[in-house]
Amino acid sequence: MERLIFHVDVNSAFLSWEAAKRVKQGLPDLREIPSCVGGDPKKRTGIVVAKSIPAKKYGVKTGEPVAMALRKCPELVCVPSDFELYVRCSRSFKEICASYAPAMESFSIDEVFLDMSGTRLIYPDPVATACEIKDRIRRELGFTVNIGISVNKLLAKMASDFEKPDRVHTLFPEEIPEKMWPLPVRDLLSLGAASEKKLIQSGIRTIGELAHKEEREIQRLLGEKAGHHLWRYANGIDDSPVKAQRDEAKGFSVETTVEEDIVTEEQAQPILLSQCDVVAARMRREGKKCTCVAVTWRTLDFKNRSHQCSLGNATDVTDEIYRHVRKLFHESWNGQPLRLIGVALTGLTEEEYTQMSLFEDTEARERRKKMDEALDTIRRKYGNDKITRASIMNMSSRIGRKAKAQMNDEGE
DNA sequence: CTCGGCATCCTAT
DNA sequence: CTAACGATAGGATGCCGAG
Repeated sequence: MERLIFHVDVNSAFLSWEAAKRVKQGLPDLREIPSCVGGDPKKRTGIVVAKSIPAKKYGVKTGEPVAMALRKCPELVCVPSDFELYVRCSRSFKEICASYAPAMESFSIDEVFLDMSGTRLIYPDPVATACEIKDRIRRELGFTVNIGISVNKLLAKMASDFEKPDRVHTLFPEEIPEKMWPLPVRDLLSLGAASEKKLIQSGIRTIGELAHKEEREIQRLLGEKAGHHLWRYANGIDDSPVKAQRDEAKGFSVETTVEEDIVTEEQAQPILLSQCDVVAARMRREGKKCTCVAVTWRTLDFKNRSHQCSLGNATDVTDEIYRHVRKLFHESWNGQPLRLIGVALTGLTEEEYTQMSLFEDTEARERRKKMDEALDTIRRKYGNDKITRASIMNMSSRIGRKAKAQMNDEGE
């Protein structure tokens, strides 16, 4: 059975959403001038998160420091990000998409796949239907999307990446030689900088050249799994289904770039405690416990390191997690100054009951659990930023940025 | 030999 | 001059030691 898949992608999502908000307030349209959404250029977290098309013409790139973007384009208008606005815009746009499709997969905050298979009788003309969806979003919500149409997710996603903004493109299998094979290999989904380098060194520069090599040779170059799957992509092959329900989370993590380098363990500890608090609360909200705790950090030369341990018993208790994190950090940090530090919880379980060590003070453990639950309740009521452990409060001036309430409710 | 644990790398939005 | 300046997640890979 041949499928029919749409990929809907908001054009420069964060920037479009900021622009639409401002236009409603009678302010100038950020999409028509060189502009970007990004962090504070004075801080080292100041990078470009989204840019307008005029900004792109100046060579401004997503992910580069705002300070550098300003050198390329001195009149660049930079606005801070507003995550709550983005969550609202995301909901509205997904609601419209869902109303057209038997099945929708939320792929990220600004992208969905629609499985339109079997809708021939209601929607005889896929391109006309896609145009209707995109025009409705523009009319009702004030921002534009691209829609790609094909027989699988890969081709639909490649198609939505063609000319922007406000466009509908098809990439059916018979169009692959003409529309996809001439593109550079880097344009293929999940083919990043490292794989691009290896391919170019072997003289493979376009997706078509990749598609025409032996699969075995690509696997030798890029590894068994990646090679297999990129060779198939280059040939337009993708059987993955449109998944209407979200997969269960496999882990939770937080990391923070600090304003001042961390040079002592005493500086690191309150940050780590705060991060344990935030990430454990998120995990508890999903009714999970973890069996593996990790600490990660980045030195000034941008080298990342991590250290993890697995636990005999799954836990969701902040202080228990923090004790492991503190130990891990103590064991493994060699004293080099750090610009980033973080905590990750993996090996998630759902088990109600975890066996306790006979020697553990179960009463103390129960008390901590009660405390965590109380804090969680307050957080639910007032948001994560409103509550801070006393031990953190004393140190809060040293923390670069407050850990933010995260984008968990995205994509439900 | 396989398996789990671990550290690191790669890719995505 | 270089590279690279974010937060979060998931998967792959290579190594090591246990059985």
